[in-house]
Amino acid sequence: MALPKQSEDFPAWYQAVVKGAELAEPSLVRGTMVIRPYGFAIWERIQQAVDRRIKETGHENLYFPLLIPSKLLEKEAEHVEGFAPEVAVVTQAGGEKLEEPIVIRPTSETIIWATYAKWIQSYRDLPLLYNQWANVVRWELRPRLFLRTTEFLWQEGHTAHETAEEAMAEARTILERVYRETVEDDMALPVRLGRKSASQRFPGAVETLAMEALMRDGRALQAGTSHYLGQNFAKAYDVKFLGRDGKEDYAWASSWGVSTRLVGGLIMAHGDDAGLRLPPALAPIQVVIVPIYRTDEEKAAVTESLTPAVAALKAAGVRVRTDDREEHRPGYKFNEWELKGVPIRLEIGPKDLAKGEIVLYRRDLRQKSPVPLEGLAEYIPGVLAGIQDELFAQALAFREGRTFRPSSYEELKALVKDPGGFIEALWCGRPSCEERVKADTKATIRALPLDPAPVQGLCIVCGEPATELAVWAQAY
RNA sequence: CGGGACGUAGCGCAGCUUGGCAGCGCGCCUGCUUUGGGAGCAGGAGGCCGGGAGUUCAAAUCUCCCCGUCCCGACCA
Repeated sequence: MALPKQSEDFPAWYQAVVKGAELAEPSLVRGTMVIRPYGFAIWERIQQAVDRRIKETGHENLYFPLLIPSKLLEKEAEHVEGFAPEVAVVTQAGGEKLEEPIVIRPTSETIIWATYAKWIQSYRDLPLLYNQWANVVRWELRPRLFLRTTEFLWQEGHTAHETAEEAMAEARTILERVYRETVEDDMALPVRLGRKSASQRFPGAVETLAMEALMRDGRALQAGTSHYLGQNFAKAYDVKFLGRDGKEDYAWASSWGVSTRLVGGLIMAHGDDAGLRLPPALAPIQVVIVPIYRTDEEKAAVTESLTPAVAALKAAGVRVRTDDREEHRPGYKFNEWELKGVPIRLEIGPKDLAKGEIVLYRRDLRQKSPVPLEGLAEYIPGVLAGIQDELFAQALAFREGRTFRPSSYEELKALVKDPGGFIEALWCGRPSCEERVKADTKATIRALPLDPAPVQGLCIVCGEPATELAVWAQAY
C-alpha cells in the first residue's frame, strides 16, 4: 500500500501513483491503456481548457477518419521516413486480404492535406483554421502509461495560409497563447518555449516549436509541439491556390498538438511521496469532506451541519464531495484522498462542531488548520486559488533551482547526471556537437530561443564560435 | 530490437537450490465490535503456479520452446 519514494525509485513511484490513484491501467494489447474515470475526468478538464482557447483564437473543430490509404502517407518523403517504423497497417478486412493496405493514422497531415487540396482554390479560401480531437496509433518500442502509449488521445490542429509569415505566426500563437496558457494557468506547470534543433524536428516540418516542462526527477517532458510546415505538405498533396496577384502558389501550413501525455506531466511535476497533487483548476474533486463521529447522535449532528455547508459550496461553484462511506475509518480516507491529489480536505467531527469550526487540510502544503464553519463557502474559493498559485510557484522554484549554466563541458556532463535539470549552454549549431552530448550524457537539446539573437562566446562542446544558447536535458 | 529482472489468489510476495497436500500479508464476503492518520475478533470465498512439450511413480519446483510484464538503452506527443 505504501508508495515507493520519489527519491528512491521515480519510475516505480510513477506507476504506483497512476494505478493507486485509479488514473489508468495497462490493457491487453501491449502499450495500450484503459483510462479510468478519475484519470479521464482530469483529461477532460485539460481538454476543455485547450479546446476553449483553440476556439477563442478563431479555430473550428472537425473530424477526419482513423484510416488512411497507405499510398497517401508515402507522398511526403521525410514524413513517411519519420513515421513508417511506427505505423500500424491494416492488411486484412471483411475476411479478405486488402488490395491496398490501410494505415491507422499516426497523425493526420496526409489525409487532411489530401482533402485540403479539394477545398482550396483561391486565396479567398484561406486561411483554413481547423482542429480535431482524435486518437492516433504509434507503435512505440517502449510504452509508459500516459507518457508514451501505443494509442493516445490528442488534438491536432492543421491550418493552411496564404503566406509563410502567416503560417509561422499561427504556429507561434498556438504555442504562446493556447498551449502555454493552458499548461501554466490550468496545469500550474511552468514551461520553457523554444525551437527544436533539426534532429528533433517533426518529420516534414520546416520548424518545430515546443514547450518543455521539468519533471521532479530532473528530466524534461515535451509537453506540446507546434510546427511550421512551410509548403512541404502543400507540394506533396498538390494544394495550390490562385493568389491576389493572379499567380498560382502552394499553401503554407502549420500543425500542432497536445496529448494525454499532459496527464503524465501533471503527475510527475506536482506529485509527492504521498501521491498526486492536483491543481484545483483541473481537480475532478476540489474539496472532499470527511465526517467523523462515534454515535448515531454525533453522526446526525455532523450530517446536519454539513448539509447547508455543502449546498453553499456547490452554489459557489466548488466541486465538493462528502466521503460518507461507512466501511472505512477516517485515517484510511485521509490517505486515499491524498493519494488521489484532492486539493482540500475538510474534517468535521464533534470537537469541531462544538467550536463551530472545521479542520481544513491543504494537500499542497500537507498542513491542517481550523477554520470557522460560518462563511466556509466564501472562504474556500480563495484557498483553492492559493493552492493553484502555490503549486505553480513550487514547480517554478524547482525549475529555477534545477536550471544550470555550466562553464565547461565536463561540468555539463556532471550536471546532467547529478542532479539533472535544464542545462543552458552555448552551441555552435553543428549536429556533431549535439550528437556528442547525446552519446556522452543522453541529454538532447530541448529548446533553442524562439527568436534567435546573436551570442558571444564559444560552443561548450567543441570550443568553436557559438551561434545560439541551447537548453539541454535528459528527456522522456 | 540489445542488456537486466520477473511471471504462483484481485494486489504484493514466499515456496523452486534438494520434485511429494499450493502457502503468507493485504484486499474481498458474512457477523459483531469500532470510527480525530491506513481498526479488532470470529467465520468464509477465491488458484490452468503465464502457455506448450519433455523427464519422472510424481513437476509450481528439473529440461527445452514459446508468450507476456517491468527496468535500462535506441525511437517518440
